[in-house]
Amino acid sequence: MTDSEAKLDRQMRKGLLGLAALSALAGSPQHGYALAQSLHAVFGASIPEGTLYPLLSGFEAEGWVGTEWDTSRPGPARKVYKITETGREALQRLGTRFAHLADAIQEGF
Amino acid sequence: MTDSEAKLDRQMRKGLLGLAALSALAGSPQHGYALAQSLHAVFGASIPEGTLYPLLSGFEAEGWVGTEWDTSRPGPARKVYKITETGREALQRLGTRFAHLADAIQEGF
DNA sequence: GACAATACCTCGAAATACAAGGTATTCAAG
DNA sequence: CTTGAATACCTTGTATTTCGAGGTATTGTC
Repeated sequence: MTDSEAKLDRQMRKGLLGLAALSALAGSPQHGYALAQSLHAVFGASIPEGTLYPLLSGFEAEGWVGTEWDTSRPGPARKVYKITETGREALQRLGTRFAHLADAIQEGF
Repeated sequence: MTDSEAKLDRQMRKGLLGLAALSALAGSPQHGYALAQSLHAVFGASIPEGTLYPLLSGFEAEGWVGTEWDTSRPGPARKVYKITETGREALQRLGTRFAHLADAIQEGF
């Protein structure tokens, strides 16, 4: 894989990160660290914390997710992100647009 | 649509732009201006020239597309981009990875 | 001659990403 | 009890990337 290809690949991941994160949270509430690992598994590349945490804060500021601290387990406290109804609606719209784009791209318009 | 949503939408487009452009050129050779219009139609948003032309230059530098000036018609000369075999191979790889990602996202992993 | 449409390209301010560094908890090994 | 590793969060400053704006040029129309 050439540099250019790696770069396009990176951009692709970057562009899909927000959607993927919201989609994952729609699947089940998770804390940031766990989400980073889910995303890593799906993307096949690690998601930098410096990118992920600000993204999640943005979701919270937007009202797409609510957060709650989970201190029920030993170890550091976990901030659990849970999608809201507003978040689900936004995801629905974005997902539709994404599906449309994905189709167009795969068909080689 | 909120600002945040518009922003995610924009990022999504940005991330897919490279792939979409290469995919479009795989469909048929085109000049930059026409490609911009195709992309506009698919994305539902205009693709800035300041983004597209450097992208195409990058493709050329990478050997993914060859170019030829078309002066056969009245009006300004057109630079026609045509995908190469190398470009097709890269597209194939990127497309596969994209399809995989798209599936994961749509299934809400 | 002035304007609009087509068509290309580049520059640099502004926006964005993320590596690095910081804090804190727990557990295991030495 | 110290060190190290794993978990878990967050912020900052630099480096990268984007793209609005501006530039050049051709043709057609009013």
